[in-house]
Amino acid sequence: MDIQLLLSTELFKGMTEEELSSALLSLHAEEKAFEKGQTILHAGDVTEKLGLVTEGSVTIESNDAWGNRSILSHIGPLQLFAESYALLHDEPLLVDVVANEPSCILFLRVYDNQAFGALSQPWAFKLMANLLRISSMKNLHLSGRGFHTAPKTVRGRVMAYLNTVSLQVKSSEFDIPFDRQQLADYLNVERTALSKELGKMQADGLIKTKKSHFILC
Amino acid sequence: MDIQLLLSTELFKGMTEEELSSALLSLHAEEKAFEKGQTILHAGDVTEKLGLVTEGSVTIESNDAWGNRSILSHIGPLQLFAESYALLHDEPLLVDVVANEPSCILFLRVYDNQAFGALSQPWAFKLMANLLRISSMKNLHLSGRGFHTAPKTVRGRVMAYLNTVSLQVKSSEFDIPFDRQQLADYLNVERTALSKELGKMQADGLIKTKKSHFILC
DNA sequence: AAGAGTATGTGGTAATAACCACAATTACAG
DNA sequence: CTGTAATTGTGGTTATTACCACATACTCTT
Repeated sequence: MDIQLLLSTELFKGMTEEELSSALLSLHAEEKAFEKGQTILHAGDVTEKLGLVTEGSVTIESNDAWGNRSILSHIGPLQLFAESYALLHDEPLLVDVVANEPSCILFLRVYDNQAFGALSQPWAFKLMANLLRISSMKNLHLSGRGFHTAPKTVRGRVMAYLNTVSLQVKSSEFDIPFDRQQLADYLNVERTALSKELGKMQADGLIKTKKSHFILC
Repeated sequence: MDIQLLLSTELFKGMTEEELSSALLSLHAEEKAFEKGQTILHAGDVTEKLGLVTEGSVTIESNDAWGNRSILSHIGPLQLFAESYALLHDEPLLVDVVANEPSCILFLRVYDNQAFGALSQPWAFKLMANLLRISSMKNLHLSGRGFHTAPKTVRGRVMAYLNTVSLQVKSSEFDIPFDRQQLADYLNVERTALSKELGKMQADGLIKTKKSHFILC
């Protein structure tokens, strides 16, 4: 367990080494190794621990009652998973968490976050503030995506997305952080359908685009 | 400003009256009234304050660069809005918040949540724990919905949703909290298309349903 | 500069859902 | 019980997208 590495994570950001050590103790930190394909958390489980990927990566999957599997997200090094479940401590997981490659996971028991307050440890505040920030960021991303995928047409989704980016950068000209395939995946549409629609939108004079560069008209 | 009412909210839950008073002071609480249709927060704004609806209700809307308006959600009495934006304090709003009727909003400055720690007030911990719980719950709802609306076909969406409910209640027989129209809205599909697909799914022997009661086969 | 590999765009077809009009069923007030 | 309103289901048409095959453009290496 590399202390310096942990101090660089969003979760432990701003702590001193001493605070981190104290936190790890109180959080019952334990690191476990998993082989590729091994299930780390099962749907239906209730977990009091969140996971921090220290090595490797994991996928969040759903396996439904009819045998269909689908991958929901990919969690890389130094990122968290299951933190919402752990913090609410009575919600059963709706997804499986599976090691994508040989991986190490640091489990942290955040179950009784009220109790941290009683401790009045300085790290407790920092931890909660960090968790709150992480959670808020995820919230913003999730609601943004929900909004961008709400329109039923490809054009509607593209416009919703471009409008958001334009607001964020406060300009009608900008680059997006996606290539065509990634944008299509994000908007939940086919790549070729997206290409066609972008073409039409240019023909209609709504936008100009080349690669990842866009201008709204 | 009704203290008892505030103590019953998710945000101030578990506090004593004294703690609440102290918190309101430190949070620079101020209540403002808005007329119907008045914009409370504008897209592009950066806000250091979250809003708590004490009277009336507000809508979260998006108005894009091409003049299209769409309503994203409806916030009722004792519920929060803009808390993620306020906590992150550098993300410009991507939506407008508009009074849906004559309403009163309690604004709370949660900008410097780190500073609360320095105060070491007991209310500060409770507040952060409450915010963290609220944020985590929103997260779970948002990611659930994202997952349920990800499949491209109506059937896929219905199955994803029913599978989740089944996992939650740990049974293949259950009632859902939606009527047909609401379920259609939640899954982002047409009501009549949903009705048709549910009929087909019954014919295919996948489910049995009557009204809001479902059995998975 | 050539060639391989990746990314992006285009054309055509089949599948699917949106949309509209309306029928059937259920819930409920009088 | 009856009429009315609300909810749910069905049929048919049109618009849109997914999907496949392939063409073109771009990138990077040698």
